[in-house]
Amino acid sequence: MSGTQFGKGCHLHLIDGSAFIFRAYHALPPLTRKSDGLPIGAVAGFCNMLVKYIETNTGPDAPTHVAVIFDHSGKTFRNDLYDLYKANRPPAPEDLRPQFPLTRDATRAFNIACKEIEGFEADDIIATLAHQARDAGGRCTIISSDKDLMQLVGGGVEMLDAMKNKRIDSDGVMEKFGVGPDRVVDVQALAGDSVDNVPGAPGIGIKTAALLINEFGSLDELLDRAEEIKQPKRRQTLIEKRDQIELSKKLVQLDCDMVLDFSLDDLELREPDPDTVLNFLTEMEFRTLSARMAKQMGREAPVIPEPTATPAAAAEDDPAEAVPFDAEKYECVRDAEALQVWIDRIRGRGWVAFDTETTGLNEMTADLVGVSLCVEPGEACYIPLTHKAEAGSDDLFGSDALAEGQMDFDTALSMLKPVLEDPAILKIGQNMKYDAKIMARQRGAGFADGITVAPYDDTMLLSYSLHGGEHGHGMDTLSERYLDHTPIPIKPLLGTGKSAITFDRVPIADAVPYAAEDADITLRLWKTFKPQLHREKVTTVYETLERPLSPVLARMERHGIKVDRDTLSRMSNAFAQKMAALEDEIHTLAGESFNVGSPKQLGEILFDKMGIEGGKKGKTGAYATGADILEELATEHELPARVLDWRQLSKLKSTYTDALQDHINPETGRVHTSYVQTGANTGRLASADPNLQNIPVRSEEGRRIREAFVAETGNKLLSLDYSQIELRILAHVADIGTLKQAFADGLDIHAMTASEVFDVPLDEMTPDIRRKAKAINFGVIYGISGFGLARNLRIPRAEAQGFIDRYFERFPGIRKYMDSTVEFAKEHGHVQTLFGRKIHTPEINAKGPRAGFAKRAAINAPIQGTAADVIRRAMVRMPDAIAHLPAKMLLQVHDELIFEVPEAAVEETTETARRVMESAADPAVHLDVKLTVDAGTGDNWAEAH
DNA sequence: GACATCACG
DNA sequence: GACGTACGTGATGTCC
Repeated sequence: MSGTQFGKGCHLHLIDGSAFIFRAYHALPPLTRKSDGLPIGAVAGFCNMLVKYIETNTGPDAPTHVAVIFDHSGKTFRNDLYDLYKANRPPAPEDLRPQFPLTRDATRAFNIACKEIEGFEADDIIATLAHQARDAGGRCTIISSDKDLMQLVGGGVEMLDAMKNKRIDSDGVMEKFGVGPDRVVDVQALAGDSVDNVPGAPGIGIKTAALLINEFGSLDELLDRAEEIKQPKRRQTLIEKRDQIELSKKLVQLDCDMVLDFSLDDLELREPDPDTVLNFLTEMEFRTLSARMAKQMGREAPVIPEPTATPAAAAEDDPAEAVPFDAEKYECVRDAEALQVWIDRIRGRGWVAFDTETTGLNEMTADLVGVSLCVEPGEACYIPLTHKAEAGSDDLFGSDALAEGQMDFDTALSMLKPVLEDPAILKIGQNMKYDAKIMARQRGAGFADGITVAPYDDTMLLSYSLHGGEHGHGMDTLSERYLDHTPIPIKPLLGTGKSAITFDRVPIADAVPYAAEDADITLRLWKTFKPQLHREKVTTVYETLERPLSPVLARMERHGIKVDRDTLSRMSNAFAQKMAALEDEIHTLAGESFNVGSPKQLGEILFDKMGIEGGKKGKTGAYATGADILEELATEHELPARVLDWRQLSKLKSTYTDALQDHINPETGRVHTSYVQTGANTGRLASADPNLQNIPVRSEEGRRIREAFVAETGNKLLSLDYSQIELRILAHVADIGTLKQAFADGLDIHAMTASEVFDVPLDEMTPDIRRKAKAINFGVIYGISGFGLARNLRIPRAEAQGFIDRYFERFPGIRKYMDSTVEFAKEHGHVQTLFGRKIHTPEINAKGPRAGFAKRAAINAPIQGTAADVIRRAMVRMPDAIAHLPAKMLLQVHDELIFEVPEAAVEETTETARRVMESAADPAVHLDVKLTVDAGTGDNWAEAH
């Protein structure tokens, strides 16, 4: 064929390169190149697929022309049409990114044409080439299963699903879309695509779309004659969403007329050059594959040397055992020359374990004292930066002068900044959010905007993804458990109590082994955990739910929320007055003075002195005086009623109005919480220092505390919360048709439950019946028991059990879900969320009361955890989605997100954020129940909620 | 540092 | 038939 022009009798193969890469990446464990640890799993898989492709494409149907087409990174013209196009797509995993260019190299090494064009997707290039081939009278086979390419089929163009080895022609397209290839675009425009975030027409899927297109002939015709549609909802959608549908069509329509700087003739099939192929495979250190290719091409198999048996190389195979911990080997870096040596090593390696030492635990106020680095197990350094000189005999309280033998602070950070920010160098930390926040606050000559640590892996998050529910994820726990090594304790260095010192007062000689060891441990943990992700099938959880969330949380925490000190202070004084009055009253009622805040003293007053009936409880033998007990007593006695009032005020004052003031950052005037990403076993976040996830709202008096959380002048606080998200998820996972329908119809779900369980028509519903049903609904989520429901509703246990029995009779699917969940936990030792998060249940086979706890936790975890995953996904996507707006995401409260927005942008932010939240499950999971989000705004959190 | 209590979803 | 019990968190004050 050589030298002839593409035309009749020619057969062009177009390979969707990106599909090959992702399939290869997900099919193989995260392999790394032995000599330097470069991730090459996807490249290996890609090459294997190329070889297989070459081997199978012989004979009469073989191609005469071939090209592999890639997506060019960055935005395409479709993003100009619609800024949210493909906005759902998570960024490529960190260990895949460096492999993209290598797949191009591989294609060229096999002497196959390799094409990509900036601003266009691979699909457009494929479309243009397919049309050129067809117009020239030749054949074209597109090797891909991407349905977006189906519009190209026909007139000699076919698709080939390489996985299933199935050809797709016009009939195949008809099967998939219900219309011929020429109307595929019309159907796609209506149906939309959650994967690419093409909006389409809400409520219309492929089936309905095909029906409509077949009835009206074309999309244009359909839109013009939309008035004729009988179904009112559908008609309204098509009329109202016309713009959106037409935009969708533009998004899915491939560009068949690109101007290319090459022709079909340039794609002619060429024999690979043996030297080039083998050189490439050798460089990648693919032993099996290079031997196979060598044999095929009649060459000697190339020799790929095993890495020399240094201790470091041995560590690759057995990270925990190979290199003993040796504090003597840690280096103290004291000048630029020494630091440069480390930086060169890091650049050669492509990754570094990184840890900071600071003067405190609060990332918003602590000062940086030093930095440690580690590139090989056992080989770590500490760079002291702001250690203070040791106290001499004359200055008892320590000098403020810097200790000798430390690098200049600015010089060190200016040298580290390019490394810490280099996208090609992976930073590895334990709880890296802390270190990233510290580094972001460092400013100086050459780093005026702070230092943005990215990209990073976090061993704490790796452990959480792998071992959530099994144990804690602090460094000491992980080191002992997985490295069999007890880290040097910090206590002896800092001391305890009043005499405790900050890290900058620790002598450098003592700081080096402690600090460097932390980086050493972190690197070893990473080497232990990272390869386990794939084996445990939690790569997606880590890469989409944990890793990208960490920097998002860091940013929210750094923003903080404005809290008005005067408001809190005034409330505090008012509470104090009321409490004093109540205290007098209580003492009078008791006939003696005692500490109202002491449950022990209160118990003695109530049950011993006053002789009220009610028993001891608890292992300590003390009387129980919890709110539920006092409430019962309060119906007959005055004193417990007053104590309840006092307790409420005491709680509000001490935990909120007083403590919160101490958390206002003097520099920012705002309160900066810290989210604990690994805090809850279910996947929920926890908030600490201060906890902003438990600010009062249920009582009128408490809710007023939210008035102190305010927006900056000219701004509003915006609150968006998922409506009934856990019940919706329950309806989906347990597959309860009635519940799903109720949500679809927008019914009051508790009233609906009441109506089903108690046989009361909706229009005869009373608030009390509804309240009972609501308690049952929540009980179900928690792993209901007769006892628990009875206590919650304060009804006899038998009656509560009757409710539950009736509920399960009415919704047998729920009991089935609960049983099968517990069964799953017993068999696998974990349960999981819809997004693949594993929650381990080590207690599930325990005996006694612990078994009950474990069972209920196992039932609750997939529901609470899936809801947690959903809002995490929304949070991960939010920064990009609102990047064009002046809005800031400030807080998360499990099913609620709070933003601060300039007044003018409130509406658009609401709309955008709501869309992100409501579609957060897509495309990974399609929920049978839609998620809805309620929104509110105001000058403070009380108004916004 | 354990325990009881209570704030939130 | 008895065991015990609603799920998930964090902060505070008392008491030893």
